[in-house]
Amino acid sequence: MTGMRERARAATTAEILRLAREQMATEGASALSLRAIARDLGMVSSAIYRYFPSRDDLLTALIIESYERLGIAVEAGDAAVRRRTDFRGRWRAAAHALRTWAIDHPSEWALLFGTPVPGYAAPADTIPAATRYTTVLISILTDMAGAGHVHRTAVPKVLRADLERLRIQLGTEVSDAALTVGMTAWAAVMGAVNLELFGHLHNVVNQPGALFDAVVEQHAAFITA
Amino acid sequence: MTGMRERARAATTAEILRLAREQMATEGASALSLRAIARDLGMVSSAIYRYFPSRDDLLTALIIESYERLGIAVEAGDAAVRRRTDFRGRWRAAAHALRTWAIDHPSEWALLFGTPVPGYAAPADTIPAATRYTTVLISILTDMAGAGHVHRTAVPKVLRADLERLRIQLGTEVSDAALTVGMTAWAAVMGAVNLELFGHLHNVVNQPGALFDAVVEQHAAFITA
DNA sequence: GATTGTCGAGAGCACCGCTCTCGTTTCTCC
DNA sequence: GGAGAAACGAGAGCGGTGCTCTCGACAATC
Repeated sequence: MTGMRERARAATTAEILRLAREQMATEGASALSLRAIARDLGMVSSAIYRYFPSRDDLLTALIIESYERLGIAVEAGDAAVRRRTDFRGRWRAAAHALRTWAIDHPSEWALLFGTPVPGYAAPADTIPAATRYTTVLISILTDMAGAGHVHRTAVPKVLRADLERLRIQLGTEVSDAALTVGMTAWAAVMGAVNLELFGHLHNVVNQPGALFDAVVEQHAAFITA
Repeated sequence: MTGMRERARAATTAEILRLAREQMATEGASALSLRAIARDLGMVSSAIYRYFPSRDDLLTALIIESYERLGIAVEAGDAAVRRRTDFRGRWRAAAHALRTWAIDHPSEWALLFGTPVPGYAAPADTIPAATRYTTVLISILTDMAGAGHVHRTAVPKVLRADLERLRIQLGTEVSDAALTVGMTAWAAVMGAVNLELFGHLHNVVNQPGALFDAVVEQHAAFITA
């Protein structure tokens, strides 16, 4: 039986996370203040430490949550494509879901993909959540392989060990060439979103969506080649 | 005649910047502390404000310096290629110079391309410095156009106004297709470096250089196609 | 029902960016 | 060369931060 203490604890923990996310959205991730959260919560600052042993632990919890949400968004984008053999369409949908999520949650994007907090090493618990959104891309490549598609990109020799390890980790049957193509496409899309979100297209490209489309289409051609 | 006051001021300003850069390298950009710099300088913290009116102004100065250094590094990479019509080689050299600089100056890279400091809007003075490293890529594309190369990539319609404005800003004769190809290549390279520098390849790709090579080669093909 | 563990409050530590005042020193102009 | 102006560093202080420790109140457990 869950005692009232247990329930109260879960509720307070959730409330802290909610307020943290709210504060992050308005003030930015690095301005996240435990004291401000405590104030909003009507508690004294030291009480927060009953729930999160440090600011970094709170950040970690937020990071995991954000990775999960991003993963869900990208999965939904892919899943919305009805013809599952329309690999180009699935890639497009997943990539656009990524960008849309980033634009809708810029502070969370910054938390995940911006400057790592110095002295903060992402703990192991974030890894499963962090891989979630990338798994969508892998699954597209896997399905392509299943449909008989053969990727022919050149694979750097020194990358083979990495790719072999990845394949085992993922438990999937994707060729080295497919993984290489997938990772370069990943890098390109991440780069385009980062440039846009972090303001580097400001006064350079006023239609960042169009540039993003160009990047996505270019790599769509690569992936389905 | 430069008075001793003027010289002392220049020396102190330079020393502050030097210490700031040093501190940034060890503690990370966001941990940069005016008080710590003052301590290292043997001054009281308020004295720093005689030289930089605020922490943000110090950051701005550091950003400009870093952009300049990055620009110089990328320019040097391109310039080292003797055959100026070897466009593929020049692209490779510039891209690798970019990555090498990033790896050698991770905190400065984070300062330039990581999460923008919340509430900090990059002032206009950073713009010329910020464009410097990108100009190298533009010049390669310009030289290709000069050599009679015609790019044939599809250009998103809505991007045309942006590209036209860019062309005027740059004062160069590069086709829309060339600019599109260039910007997508730029995004991809920036993405690859960011993933590596910000730890997202950790435990995924142990040979990030090889992945970077794959990205560069892929876009080399695009640029010279 | 006594004991144990959890919780919030409160005071306090060391740090931060930044402001203001106050002597001292240098520059500038007559 | 001397008087006034400007720049400078020191120092105190304000409000903020993360975090620690102690203490009294309450719930859970045996």
